[in-house]
Amino acid sequence: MTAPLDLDQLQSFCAIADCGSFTEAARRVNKTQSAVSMQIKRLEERLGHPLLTRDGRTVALTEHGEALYSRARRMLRINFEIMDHFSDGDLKGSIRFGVPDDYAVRLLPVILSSFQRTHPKIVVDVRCQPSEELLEGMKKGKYDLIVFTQGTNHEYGELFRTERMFWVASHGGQALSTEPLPLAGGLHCCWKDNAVEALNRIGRDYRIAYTSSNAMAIASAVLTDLAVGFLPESALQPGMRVIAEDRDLPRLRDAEIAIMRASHAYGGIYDALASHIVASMGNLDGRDALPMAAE
Amino acid sequence: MTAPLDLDQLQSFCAIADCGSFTEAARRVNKTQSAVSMQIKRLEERLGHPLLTRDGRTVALTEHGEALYSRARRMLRINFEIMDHFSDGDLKGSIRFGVPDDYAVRLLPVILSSFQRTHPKIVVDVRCQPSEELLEGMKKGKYDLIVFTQGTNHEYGELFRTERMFWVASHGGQALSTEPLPLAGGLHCCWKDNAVEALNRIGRDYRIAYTSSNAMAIASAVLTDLAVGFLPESALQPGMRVIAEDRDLPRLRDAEIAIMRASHAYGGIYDALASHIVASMGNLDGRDALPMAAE
DNA sequence: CCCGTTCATCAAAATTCGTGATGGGGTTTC
DNA sequence: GAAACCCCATCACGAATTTTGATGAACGGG
Repeated sequence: MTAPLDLDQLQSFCAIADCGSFTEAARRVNKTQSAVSMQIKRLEERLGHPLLTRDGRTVALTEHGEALYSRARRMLRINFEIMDHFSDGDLKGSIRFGVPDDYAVRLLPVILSSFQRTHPKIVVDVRCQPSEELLEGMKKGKYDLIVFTQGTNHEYGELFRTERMFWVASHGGQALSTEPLPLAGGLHCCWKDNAVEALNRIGRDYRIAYTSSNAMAIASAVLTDLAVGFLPESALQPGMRVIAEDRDLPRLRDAEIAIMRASHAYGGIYDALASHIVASMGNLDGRDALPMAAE
Repeated sequence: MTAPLDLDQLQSFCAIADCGSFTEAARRVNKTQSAVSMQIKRLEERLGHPLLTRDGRTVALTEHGEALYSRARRMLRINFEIMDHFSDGDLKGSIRFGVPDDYAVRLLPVILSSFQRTHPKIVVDVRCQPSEELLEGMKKGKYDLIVFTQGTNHEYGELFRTERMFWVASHGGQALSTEPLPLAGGLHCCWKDNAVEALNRIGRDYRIAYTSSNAMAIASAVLTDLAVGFLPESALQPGMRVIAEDRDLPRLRDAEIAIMRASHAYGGIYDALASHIVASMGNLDGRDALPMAAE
């Protein structure tokens, strides 16, 4: 029987795909750059096809690389699930954890309560801020581990979830038909760029009508018909009206949710929390992916 | 970052779970018994819990072992998918492949045609027989690789698919209300045991009305209202009426479809075919499994 | 045009892993 | 009930694999 693939190699491969760099990926998986380089070399030899194009400064996936990537992700996701299940309940320590407040409201209670149940001795110190500020805080060493929305800022972490973005308005409100379109969004919110870019693409006029770093405040701006908002699926709230795509608003890009860790935040309690987050809210396991042959 | 699990260990673990023996599993994964034993030891140390109970002659999964098993299977299934995708189209040779004829009708054309497309130089010599005879043929060296229904015979292979079994009758036929119940089944068909056992359990009287080693013949016996049949999901045909569970027939055990290989049939072209089969008709990837926390 | 960064490569070192032999414990057989 | 048997765990050793740190070539920004 031909031996199965090496998950360690696949992890390195995915890390490279995520951050577009061997060197950076090596940091993430706690190896030297040359180790990662050789792992990929062996992986490519094993599969008989190049997986990454090294083109000067940029590293990109080949077609085969793409096909492998989604499968490798699924495997790693399951690996996280297992790690989460078996991770030691005796671990203790504290983690400074940052998360954007829009997710905090909806997802955190569920995730953290089950985490607290399995890891009663780990203190999770949660702080809620917009993604941009979380990244800044991370640079200043204020966090051990953050969840953030990546993409428009040019920071990339361990991608583990994507979410559809929706335009939302209040039921029966006027905002949607107002010209220029009044928008409500976070001050430094990276989604704003997504929305503004999308509007520019179709040449629709708009103005920023309301700005706040507090997600609840944005939500109420929308609900009171002050403005039109743009939210990820899991931040939608009852009372909001999702605007169908055929209206004249452009489709928004999906939001990419990733984890970033401080350089010391690997192993032990940090892995426990990261695995738990990925296992319980990751959606990149490709369960709805097509069979390989169909691609 | 804590290193991911070793798929090689998981493969050995699954092999043990499948056949209930370290020694036999070792044969399957082409290792010595001691190698497998140590792999499991390392795996258990890694996860911090015993996964298998060694109790005299029998090896069984612990609760943690069960939880791991389904995840490991999913990972291995994905591994097969990848192997299938990347497997070398230049492989050549011929494979004597056996499969029960009921599956042959429905599933083989799809699977073999896509296999032929990706591996034009491999000749697959297909023979259709009931599972029992395939196993006999395998012992006599007549096959390189077979797909069979395991369970009632005490042979176990690499389990890769389970199927719901159904009682079927013809539309508007009388057979179902005849006493004793007339049955149609394969001569040495292992499903017969399943059905007979199920009927005995509820004390329902029956007689074997029709027997043939040809699945088409059985199907026509059912369709012409000669008898009631019992078929796996994928062998159901238009014109058959599936008998709902609330009628007075007992629920049948699921059929377990497995692969068995001759001892020489590992690596190269054999892996290519086995991977392809598992990747394209395996259903044990646990996509409908509950999240681990819920178990 | 130089400097900094990135990735590939190499040989040596370290680690990991499998092997074959051995032993204990349980089961079957006579 | 003893002997033969089968199964799994363990051990020391040797083999294979992997990582490392150093080095070189290619590229791009300032």
